[in-house]
Amino acid sequence: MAQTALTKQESTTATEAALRKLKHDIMSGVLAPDSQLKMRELKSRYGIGATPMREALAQLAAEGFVHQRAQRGFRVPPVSIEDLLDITRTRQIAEGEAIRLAIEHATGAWEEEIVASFHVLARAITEAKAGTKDRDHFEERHHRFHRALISSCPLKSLREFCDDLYVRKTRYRRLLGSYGFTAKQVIGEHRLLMDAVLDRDVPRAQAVIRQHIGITADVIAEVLRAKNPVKLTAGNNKRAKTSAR
Amino acid sequence: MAQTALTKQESTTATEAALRKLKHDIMSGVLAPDSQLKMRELKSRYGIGATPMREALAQLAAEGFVHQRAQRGFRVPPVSIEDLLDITRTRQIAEGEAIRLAIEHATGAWEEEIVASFHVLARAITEAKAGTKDRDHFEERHHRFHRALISSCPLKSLREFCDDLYVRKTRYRRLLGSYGFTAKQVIGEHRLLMDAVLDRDVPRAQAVIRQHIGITADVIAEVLRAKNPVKLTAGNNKRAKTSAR
DNA sequence: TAAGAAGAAAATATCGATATTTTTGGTTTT
DNA sequence: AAAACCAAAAATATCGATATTTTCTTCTTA
Repeated sequence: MAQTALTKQESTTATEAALRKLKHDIMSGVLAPDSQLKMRELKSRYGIGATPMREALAQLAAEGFVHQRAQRGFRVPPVSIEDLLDITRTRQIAEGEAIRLAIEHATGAWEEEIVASFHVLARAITEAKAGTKDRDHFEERHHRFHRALISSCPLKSLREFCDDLYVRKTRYRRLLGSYGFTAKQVIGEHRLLMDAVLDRDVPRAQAVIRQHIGITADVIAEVLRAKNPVKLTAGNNKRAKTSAR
Repeated sequence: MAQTALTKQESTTATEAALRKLKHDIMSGVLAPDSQLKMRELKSRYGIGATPMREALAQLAAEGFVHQRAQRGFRVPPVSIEDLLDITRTRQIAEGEAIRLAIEHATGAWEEEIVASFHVLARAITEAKAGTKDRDHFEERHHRFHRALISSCPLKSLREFCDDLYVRKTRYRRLLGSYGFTAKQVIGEHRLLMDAVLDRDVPRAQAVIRQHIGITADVIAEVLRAKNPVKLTAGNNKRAKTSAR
């Protein structure tokens, strides 16, 4: 009697489901950076056994979304300004090249997807500011737009690398909350990107994407510094325990 | 009585051991491209249970070294010219940037490691040609040299990406056997790389690394086409044992 | 009373057994 | 015969139980 009662949607394996949820919980910050991921809790949280849970963790560990230490289990990776900068600078390079290739291999479908996803994104930004929709809603559309920009880049490995960096940065972006930007500013920022790309102006598109990536990171870094002025990479094994016990 | 008799080196988890061996067997071609990885066989081959075996497979799947299909298990990824070209071109871009950054952040330790690893590599090439040492011996040193070239690049994510692409290409390189190159040619090729980098000549170093990566790929692609003119993605589970080599 | 040792508690890693799915191969029907 | 079924066999995915380690607590000793 493997899974009896709450058999979920067919066709999807328990591991996959756990993987998706866990990734989301890490990205969205529900599971705090640097916190230990205890099998007991995870098992009950996602309602599955140890084997698929471990499998999901192993996959995330391979992707770098959780850290693993032999015999000592898994934890949410800490956040640090250095890590953010590393992601940012690497992404500026990778995405710059990907955009160049995307423009060089432009197609009609590519343009359409950019325009369509921008439109949807713009509305999502407004709704997010208005509080009509939750953060996940915005994040999904933001991701789609950024994927669209480089979708005609013929190098799959490069596209996937960009996507990976994008996702890794998401955790930082969400840590930030909505900060002080207005909907208009955020929409404008993305319109600039769209326009440069659709004009097929490679140098301009590269400059804009690099700045877009950099600016966001700057703001995040600033907030991180303010929040935790001393150290963020911190290896403080000392209990950062929330409550007593 | 988890693992009784053949308890291997302490401190290493069963999953890790399996992961390492499995990766090696895939890279070296012991497990043929596109062949199914049956749990039964894997378990007995590596002498462990299903849980750690699955965990290792999950990790490799996340890294792209095995393919996974829900409910249908795992298989060795097929090889194809398109895949090789994708890896190659992406790597030309990534490694080009990494080398530039490495040169811009040159240090004494970096130079030393390049010189040292080149020396060791040169000997390994000679020994490989002479048949004194096996392929693994050469591969290890070749990998070390290529890692050394970009070791002073300050972007960890970029370095790791380059390394990932390097490893993915290894399978193709090994498929090739030693082909028609002489030891002298191979050593010369790498000396060119070392010299350009140590001269801190960014454009030249980039040109040389791109050509190095490209040439190897061209030769491999040629051999692949000759070997299997029709399709390479092919699902022939039959042993494609390399006769000589 | 701080340092260290020993034992208890908790957590991880792994196994063996089983429920579910997919694949295979022989039968029947048009 | 080709297509469509349907069992039997094989393979995958998952669970519950257990051995191993690590971590925490308490007690002893200098």
